[in-house]
Amino acid sequence: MPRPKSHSRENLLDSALKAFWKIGYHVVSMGDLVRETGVSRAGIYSDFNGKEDLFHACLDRYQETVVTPAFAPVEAEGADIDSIETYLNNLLTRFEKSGGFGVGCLVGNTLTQIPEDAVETRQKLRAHCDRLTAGFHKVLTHESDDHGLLTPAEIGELARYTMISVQGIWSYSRLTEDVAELRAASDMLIRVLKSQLRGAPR
Amino acid sequence: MPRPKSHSRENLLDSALKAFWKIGYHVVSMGDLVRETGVSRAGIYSDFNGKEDLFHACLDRYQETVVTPAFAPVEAEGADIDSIETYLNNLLTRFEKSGGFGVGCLVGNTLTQIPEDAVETRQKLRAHCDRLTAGFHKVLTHESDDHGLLTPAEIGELARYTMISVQGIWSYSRLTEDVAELRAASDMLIRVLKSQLRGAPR
DNA sequence: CTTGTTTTAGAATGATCGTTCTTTTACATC
DNA sequence: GATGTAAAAGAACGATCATTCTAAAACAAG
Repeated sequence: MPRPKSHSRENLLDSALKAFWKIGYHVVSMGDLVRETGVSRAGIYSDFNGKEDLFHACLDRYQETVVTPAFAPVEAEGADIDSIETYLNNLLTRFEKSGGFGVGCLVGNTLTQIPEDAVETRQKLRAHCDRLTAGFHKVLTHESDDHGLLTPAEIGELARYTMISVQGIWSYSRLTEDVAELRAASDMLIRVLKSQLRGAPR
Repeated sequence: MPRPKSHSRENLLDSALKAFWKIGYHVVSMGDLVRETGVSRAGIYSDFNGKEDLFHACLDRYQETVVTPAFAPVEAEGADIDSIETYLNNLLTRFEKSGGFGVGCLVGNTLTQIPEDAVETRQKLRAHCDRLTAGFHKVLTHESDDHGLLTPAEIGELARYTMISVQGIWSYSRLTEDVAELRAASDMLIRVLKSQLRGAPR
């Protein structure tokens, strides 16, 4: 009977995810990962086929343990613009708890460094962006039904625009220590969405 | 009398800039730079105090040779929202000429990987963001004078929001090959600015 | 405690990193 | 062409990378 591993795959992934997220895929070393995860080199290599494979697993883990809970309000049944605001507030709270500079979004951090030929990685990043866009799209469609100011094509464009703006906010969170700057941007995005959907209230 | 170098500092910087921009600071190696710039190792090290110093010089060069011309419409006297549109079209054109995936913005690419203690680098990235924000701010102030819908504080927030959205667009350009997606986002941003400034037209 | 198995810590490996050094080459001046 | 000087080419260096291997430790079962 095989002896169970002393480390759990989940804990390994969570620690590695944290390191990749904060430091970046290329800069973090296997030595860093051994130290941060507390798992031996052999332990890591017995669970994963090398660094890239571990990273891909971390991208999946990121979806499950970070995006899913944070984005849940938007993906929930009957979500509306306030749900998007809740989602953004979740991220602002995460930023505040981190103290100092933020770590941004693992996906956004990665895509600015992705080589042309990293097909599988790019695919995962795109899936994340499409997931966010789809979440926003559903909300915007639902909201638009009540007002009818936008065409379906415009809703699609606004949804992707929202995703892009959110990515921008989290990029910028690596550069500022001031949550007020991020909150202002977040509030502005919400205001923009409301005004696009419902016609300029102010 | 010292013999002049066969390579010019400008050409060296331009080639290194291209490599850093496309591949990223950490991933590009000195060997890559020697190959891409056509300048010998000794030549590079005689002009710069190592890789980081060269990179900082490239960040400055990026401002001079990329940002200044592209952003000129916005920083010009009497610039208006159409100038921002012209700026965004400049970037879309750059994307189209590149073929395939874009390279994004050197600053945006860098800030997602910057270590906590890279003070000088962070300072340059912030300066870039502040420059963009200031350019947008001037335009929005000018435009707002004609309509007066926004408070000065709101104009400041809208300016930074604009900068953040633009960064988001260029981040995303590394993930898509479809210029239409980027154009839609760019158009959406312009529409948003107009509607925030002038009250919702549609 | 002994035996068998599995994980562990960490040494070894070959590649590559940024940087330096040495040799060769190329040019200016006589 | 000969001589002196500076740049170019690339070998060399120590550090570190991802990965593999080895040997010791830790546990389960008898």
